[in-house]
Amino acid sequence: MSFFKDLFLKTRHFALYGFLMAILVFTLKWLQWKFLIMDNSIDIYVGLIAVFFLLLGVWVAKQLIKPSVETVVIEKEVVVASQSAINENELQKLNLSTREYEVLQLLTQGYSNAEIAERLFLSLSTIKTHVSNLFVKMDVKSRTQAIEKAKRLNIIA
Amino acid sequence: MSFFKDLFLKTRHFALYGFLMAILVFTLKWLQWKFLIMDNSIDIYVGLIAVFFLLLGVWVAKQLIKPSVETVVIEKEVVVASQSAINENELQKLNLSTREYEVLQLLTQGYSNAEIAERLFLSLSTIKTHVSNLFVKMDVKSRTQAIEKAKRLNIIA
DNA sequence: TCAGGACTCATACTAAAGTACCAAAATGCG
DNA sequence: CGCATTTTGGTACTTTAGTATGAGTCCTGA
Repeated sequence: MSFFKDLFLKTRHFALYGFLMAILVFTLKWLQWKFLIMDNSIDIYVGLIAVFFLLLGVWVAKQLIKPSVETVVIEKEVVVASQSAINENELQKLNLSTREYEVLQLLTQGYSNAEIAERLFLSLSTIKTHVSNLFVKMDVKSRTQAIEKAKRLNIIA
Repeated sequence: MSFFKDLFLKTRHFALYGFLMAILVFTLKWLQWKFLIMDNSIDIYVGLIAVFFLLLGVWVAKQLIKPSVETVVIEKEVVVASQSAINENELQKLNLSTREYEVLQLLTQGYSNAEIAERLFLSLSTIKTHVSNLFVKMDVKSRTQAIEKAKRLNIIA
């Protein structure tokens, strides 16, 4: 019976149990004295003893039984910028060169070919070449589709 | 004492408790008979009664008492896409008409003017008109800029 | 060293996007 | 109804995007 084990483990409550024991002994003696004086029915006396200690046992058990721990997992929604990290996996699949990726980044920011050429100090022809190669590698047919796919695959910063 | 309330509520266990009660009465009578025959010390008899019913009370309590539940809340972070809801505020500022907004939605999905016309059962001319008006209202100069701005302001689903 | 990939640039062309201007039909509201 | 707005569509034009092809340079790994 692990109950008595628990009882002895609760050393911090020894004082309480000692006091309780004293009350028990006193009650027992008082009941016995009353029995000797009154000499009434033994049934009533024993019944009182039984009921009293039954209730006492219940009370003691209630005090000692460990509450069972129920773990409740509550999902808390936390808003996180889901596109904080780019999808390196999808990016590698496309096998883009350094320049092509640079062009793609500017392209997705809404820049025209002429603007991209200006920012990268390249000719418009070069940008057109890169963009065309990009479309082949990304399997799209226009810059708007490229933007949509890039944002959907989360491969741009 | 809510314990007795629980006892009576457990109607399905009435048979068990009846049987238990019978055992109790029988035990009481047996102890009483033994006392009358042996006429030994009243202390031992009462002590046995007390210990027996104390333990019985503990056992009964353990069987009946509902374990008090200690709830442990564990917060679990769940990543939620931050752009779940569109920015109604920014959308209203643009003052787009119903058709213009429809066109914008398809535009941001990478569709060409011809494809948009096909899906909305309109002519290419109409789409061009809507797109041009869109650019004026959105203060952009190309569809790529419109896409970038729409996604940045979070005004598309 | 040399083959291949990446990067650059050019020309010529087609397709699509975008602008400007106009106008008719539909819609919604006081 | 009358008026403003939206929606639709057209023509004509310019600009940009996109394709095809070729070619020179640079760098790296076999």
